[in-house]
Amino acid sequence: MTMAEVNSKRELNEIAEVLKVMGHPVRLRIMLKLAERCCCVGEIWDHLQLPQAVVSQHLKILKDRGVLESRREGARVCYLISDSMILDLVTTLDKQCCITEKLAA
Amino acid sequence: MTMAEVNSKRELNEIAEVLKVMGHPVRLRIMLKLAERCCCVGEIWDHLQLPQAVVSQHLKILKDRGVLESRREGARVCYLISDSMILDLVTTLDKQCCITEKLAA
DNA sequence: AAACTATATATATATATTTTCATATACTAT
DNA sequence: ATAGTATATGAAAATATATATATATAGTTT
Repeated sequence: MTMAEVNSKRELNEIAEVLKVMGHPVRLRIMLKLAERCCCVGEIWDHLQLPQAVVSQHLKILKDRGVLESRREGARVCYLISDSMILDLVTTLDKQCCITEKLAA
Repeated sequence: MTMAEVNSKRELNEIAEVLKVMGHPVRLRIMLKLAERCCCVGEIWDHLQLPQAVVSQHLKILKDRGVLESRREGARVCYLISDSMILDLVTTLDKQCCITEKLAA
């Protein structure tokens, strides 16, 4: 196997990881919300109507896999999608499947 | 919760399921291959260079979750992506991340 | 019907994920 | 420094997933 093959296989694995980590209802909703604008944790669990610990744990998972970043702003911690490829992916997914649109309806 | 909300939440869950099931390197490669054209099982495992049982098991998972269909054609069984939304999704994903392109390089 | 090819399923084991609840840490305001 | 608010982490139990190997089924050809 050439080096190019090794690299492209690694990329494929990484993309699979991204899909997998977003393949959870709570995490998908977090990603959709953050694709719109960055939010602090409180806003997110307020929006999702879920216990704080649940949201924090999912945020940690998303952050560990590299699809989210966090920035402390005083007392709050804001989360955002920093990678433009992932942001595009979520945006396209949302458009193609009309997820946010349907949730709002 | 209104009926519309219930339905859109169900759809969101379904989309999360689709992402999750595709969030595995082997299954992602199967989907990419089948987005190009439908294939029988032998072609797939030949292409992926994996044991037959491994491929069959992943195909079953994909079929159970409704992202693939199969059709017997004589001795062979062909798999295909029947849902156009999912086909679009895979195609877009591939384009945006240049997966197939990189794998071919 | 026997031999062959193609595909599917079963089972066991290992590993990972989800969920819940309790607790800990980090800042802010007084 | 203390109280209050915001967020993160830990641990345990339940559940799901992955992987390997063996075996079974379905169709084809002779």
